Amino acid sequence: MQRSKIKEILGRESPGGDVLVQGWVKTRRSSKAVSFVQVSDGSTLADIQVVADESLPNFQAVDALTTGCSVSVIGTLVESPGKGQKYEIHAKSIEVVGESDPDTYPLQKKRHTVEFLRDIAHLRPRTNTFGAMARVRNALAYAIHGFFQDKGFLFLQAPMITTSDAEGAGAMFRVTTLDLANVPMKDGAVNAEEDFFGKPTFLTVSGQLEAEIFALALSDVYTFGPTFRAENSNTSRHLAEFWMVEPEVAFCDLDGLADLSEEFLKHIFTYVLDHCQEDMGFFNQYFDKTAISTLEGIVTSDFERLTYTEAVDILQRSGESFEFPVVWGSDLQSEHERYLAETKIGKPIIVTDYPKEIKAFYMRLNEDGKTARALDVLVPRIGEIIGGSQREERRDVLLERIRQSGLDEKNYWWYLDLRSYGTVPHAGFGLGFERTVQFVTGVANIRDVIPFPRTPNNAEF
RNA sequence: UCCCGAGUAGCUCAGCGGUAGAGCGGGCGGCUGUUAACCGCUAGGUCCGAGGUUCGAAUCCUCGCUCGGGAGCCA
Repeated sequence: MQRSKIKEILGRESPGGDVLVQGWVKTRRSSKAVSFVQVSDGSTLADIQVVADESLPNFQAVDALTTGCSVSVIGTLVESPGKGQKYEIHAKSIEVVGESDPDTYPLQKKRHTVEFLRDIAHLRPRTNTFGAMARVRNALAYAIHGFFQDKGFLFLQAPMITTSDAEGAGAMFRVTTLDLANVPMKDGAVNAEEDFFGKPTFLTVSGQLEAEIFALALSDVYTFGPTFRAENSNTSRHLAEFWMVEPEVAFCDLDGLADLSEEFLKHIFTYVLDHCQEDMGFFNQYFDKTAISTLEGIVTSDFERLTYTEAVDILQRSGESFEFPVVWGSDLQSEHERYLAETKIGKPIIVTDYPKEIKAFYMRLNEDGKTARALDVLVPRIGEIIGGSQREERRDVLLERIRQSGLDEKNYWWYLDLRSYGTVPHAGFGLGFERTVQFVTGVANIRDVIPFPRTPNNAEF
């Protein structure tokens, strides 16, 4: 007999017939002659109620089932006379596949804090919260691929090991096979020539530069993969290992990129609203009462667009007393971004054209000579969810910016080559995948929207 | 890394200088087509760790560790 998923069973038009369900016991309620076993298989948030009575040869064992046991159930799908569920399974046989000692099994049939569950990350996928998170995360990933595939973008697998030692994105993890107890030295420094790649290598902080290479040949590409930052960041929005989506578009300027980012976010939010109603209802009830209404508001309204200069002006005229002063030339602080996205505008904002001094060397210089064609998409509660820019396609300007930034132009020879041979205006952005899952679900801590979070001092599991 | 706050039963917390508590969960028993079922009984603690103050410390002080909130770095 073939296994049926609970999601499929609960979605049936009518009851009837025998089914095989395999999964894990959420809870059991018993009386003398009958036992109600709630079984979950992760296909959907809902459990299915299995009704077992004394006619089962192993009723005693079934009556002793506890949270976490795994079972294989064959029975008849019938309409449930009780409240709370449409169908239930009248069991003909229940095989106890795996036991679960209730004295030591940490999950209980009650709500646990996300902090406690983080310590048992091998078991937390069995909770409603992490099941829902995994399904929403999966749907978002699918929607991201779908959006770009439908537009003819090419999915590019950027390398995770890189030799570009910096591009301003932050501290990097070193990759080495050298014996750390006996590091080869040369002239007082580590001799990287003896290392695996013959030079210092790191985990990537961005696939952008590689994506640019392919965009300048295949027009529209995107990467979607793990990204690493060795910053000692301890916040609810930072991970040392996270997933990033980076489209790169040839023959595209900043306005085109802003349009793309808005269309992109609306598409993936719409997809989740349409395909994850049950899970989103759960998050809306237990994590953020405005999760669904926020997404619905976003997909039906236009994003606000401001230049950095306009944003500074609005902040200065706001009459708010900020901890940090608002001065043209310094970056917007978290409190400023939140005021704009949460209080003043109340929806996503695309801020463009930042002072060049606070942005990376590769961002295209504006005609005013003071600002760069950069873009941040700010959303309520999370802040920056997308950061991007039009790239500097003029070789001489780019070279000057590399030198001004104190970088060694020799390391960027191929990046400069792209501007020597058939250069075109192009633009791209990076979307923090986990921040997107956070924003969509309303889950407050980024450690709870990734299966196994890596943060300073934590790489368990 | 910086600034706050918190670590007490398996979980969530109360107790804040004088014999360590509750709810939930667990075990045992009862009861009912049950719904976080319900009722009774019961077991369960290096009060985060190390020093110190005191006749006496879960409680006050110092340091450390872990977690949470905020900030910086950013996605």
